Amino acid sequence: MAEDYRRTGETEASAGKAVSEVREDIVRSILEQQPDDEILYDLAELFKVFGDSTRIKILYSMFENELCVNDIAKLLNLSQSSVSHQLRILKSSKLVKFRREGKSIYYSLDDEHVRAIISMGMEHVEE
Amino acid sequence: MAEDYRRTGETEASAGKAVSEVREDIVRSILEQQPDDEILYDLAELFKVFGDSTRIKILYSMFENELCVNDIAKLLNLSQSSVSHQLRILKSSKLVKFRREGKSIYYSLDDEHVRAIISMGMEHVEE
DNA sequence: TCAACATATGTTTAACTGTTCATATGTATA
DNA sequence: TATACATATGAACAGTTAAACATATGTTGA
Repeated sequence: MAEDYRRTGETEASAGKAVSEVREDIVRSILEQQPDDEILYDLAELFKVFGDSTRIKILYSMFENELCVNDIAKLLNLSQSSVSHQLRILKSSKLVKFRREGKSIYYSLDDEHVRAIISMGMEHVEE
Repeated sequence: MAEDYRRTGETEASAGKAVSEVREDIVRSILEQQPDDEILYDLAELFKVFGDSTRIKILYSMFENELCVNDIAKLLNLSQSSVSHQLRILKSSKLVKFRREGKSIYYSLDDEHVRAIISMGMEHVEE
């Protein structure tokens, strides 16, 4: 699009170029601005964690409360094993934190990003 | 935990109850607040779409520009077919919109939620 | 130290998903 | 209207993943 190279101040330089060349320029400049593949890979991995209904339910149940494994299992009618496996994934993605109290381990959302991401997604879904 | 039922305003009612009963109350009140399963399912489905590195790359490449299928394929070194398949998924999730111009079809992000969700995720990843 | 409870982990299996290849549809122009 | 270009779609295959089951680890209190 015209806008793009105008923004880069290359109006004159682009003026004499063929349309295909101009598009190549755009493509090249996007490529330069694009974050490293590794970061985009990590980003996808992050969303993948949110992309399972069991994990979303678990995350949502902790939206305003900390809960122990058993609570979650009862709440969502899941096996203890299943919950534990999912919590492991949530832990390693830094989406939840936990603390021990006696025999129980209480899990909660790790930071505000988690809440923010879920909220944003919710807005999109509820449209 | 005390904090939790205090927050729900049940301090007095809970005062005489056994710890296990109190937890059951908490679990029950969370269940009531939890959005319907269907909505949480849709939410997970939404994040699932973000949860693939190819799709994230495609979305990111459109962060500030509209692009046609061929541009994206060249830019990301992907087959035309692969890009087209992914765009179909992005379309049906309402993450991208498109317009036709001659033989080409230009795709762009559908709304600000998409940018917001990606940005939030990015912040989390970059920590 | 031994039950009993709470949580974690390893393994297997069934279901899902992204890519590729082949082909179809749609659009413009000579 | 025939040809080339741009995009979409269908089917098959390979890799991934969540759940279930069995079992292990960790913690408390008698």
